Amino acid sequence: MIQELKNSYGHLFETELLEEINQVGTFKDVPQDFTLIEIGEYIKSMPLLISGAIKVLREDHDGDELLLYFLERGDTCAMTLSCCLGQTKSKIRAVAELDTKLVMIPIRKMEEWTGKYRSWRNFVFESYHNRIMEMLETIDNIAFMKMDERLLKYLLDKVKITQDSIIHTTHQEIAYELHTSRVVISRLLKNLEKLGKIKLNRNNIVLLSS
Amino acid sequence: MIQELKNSYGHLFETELLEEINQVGTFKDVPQDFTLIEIGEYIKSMPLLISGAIKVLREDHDGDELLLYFLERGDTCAMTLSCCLGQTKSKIRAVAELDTKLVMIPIRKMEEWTGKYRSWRNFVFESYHNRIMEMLETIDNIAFMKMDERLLKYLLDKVKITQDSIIHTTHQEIAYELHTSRVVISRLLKNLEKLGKIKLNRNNIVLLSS
DNA sequence: TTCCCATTGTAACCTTTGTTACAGCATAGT
DNA sequence: ACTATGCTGTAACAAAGGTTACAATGGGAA
Repeated sequence: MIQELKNSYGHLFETELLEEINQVGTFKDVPQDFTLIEIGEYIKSMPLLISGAIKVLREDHDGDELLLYFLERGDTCAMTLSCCLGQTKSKIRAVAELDTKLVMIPIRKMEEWTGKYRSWRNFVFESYHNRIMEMLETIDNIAFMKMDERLLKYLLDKVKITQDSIIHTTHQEIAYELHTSRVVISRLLKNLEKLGKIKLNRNNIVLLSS
Repeated sequence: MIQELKNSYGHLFETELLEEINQVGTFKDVPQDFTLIEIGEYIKSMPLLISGAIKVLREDHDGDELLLYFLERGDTCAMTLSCCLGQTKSKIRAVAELDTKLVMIPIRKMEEWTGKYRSWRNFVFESYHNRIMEMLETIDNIAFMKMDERLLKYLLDKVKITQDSIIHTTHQEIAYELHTSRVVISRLLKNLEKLGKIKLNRNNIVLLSS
């Protein structure tokens, strides 16, 4: 039994299920910025996150992106789940935000376990619940907040996910994920700096705790 | 056995489950504009739609609204499901868009059936799937589309749901649901009329098929 | 060192959306 | 018929966000 699996999922699943996961699952290490799932791909297995973080992105018809949410340890991709069951193509892109460890579970097993293990069922329901709540929050952000507020929230989220108050990214990168233009981001970041909330450097932004 | 139940769910559930639903469910008729679920309420039962339509709305801290999606025959409210399992307060408002018939299922039964009936489990998963797809579409609308496109889509959706090419509503009403102001809606509607897509009247808008 | 290129800063301008104000009109109730 | 009220149309203006253009800078590659 891989210890990390136990650490992340031991409190959720009974030993028998953990053993099964250990046996049928494929353990994977993916580096930062690795694309795990691409839009339009068929999905043949479902990921359980052990460590690291994954960002989930939506794309419009022009190829412009929008960050939906992050997944962390103990999470799974409900969108994938959903696509597996429906046998449809992925509607999202999933990219490693950090170096990430995960176990891939074949679809077949997933369905089997749904009937067999109560804890698995609960996990799946809880995952759906969490993802729906995240999507509601995303909708709140884009529908109710202005770009400067969204930007600040984005920076706070990044710091939380990476556990690092220095955000290693470019203005262009941020613009993609918030679905706006680089100039707008530069303008708003400059304002945030004037307000003393951040310090701007080349290729990184420092979030000031004040 | 209530015939309408069989019509709407007969192809999904086995006879035994239908019988159970028929016995423990409470059948309800609600008139148009009736509020079924209010934000912050605890939820004690789960609705299955038999006929009519329900609109699901999100609200921000200022009380401003945003339409998320519609539910129709054969749908259930995944948000409710989610709240039931998590024992949390409702994050959304549900309002009858038309006169609507539904069956209310007690939470207790819901959980029992999840273990007992495969068809119920599949229904629940499918409902989550559908709702996630609807929310993705909502995100696309607000993130990627301009207000005039969103407005046109809104009108098309209304016509589809109500099966009536005359939309009985006011500009103010539309403004609430799209989270903008009445003046903006009046302006954009006037443009759509100039483009020959609609005909504006007092208290109603006619969608022209052309 | 020198050059190149990605990144950032900034100005000027445009479009879209939001706000305020007010007039005209239809309809229901008196 | 008269009035109050809600609905719609429109103008004028403000604010937010998007676009284009270009300069400055820093760091890596040759």
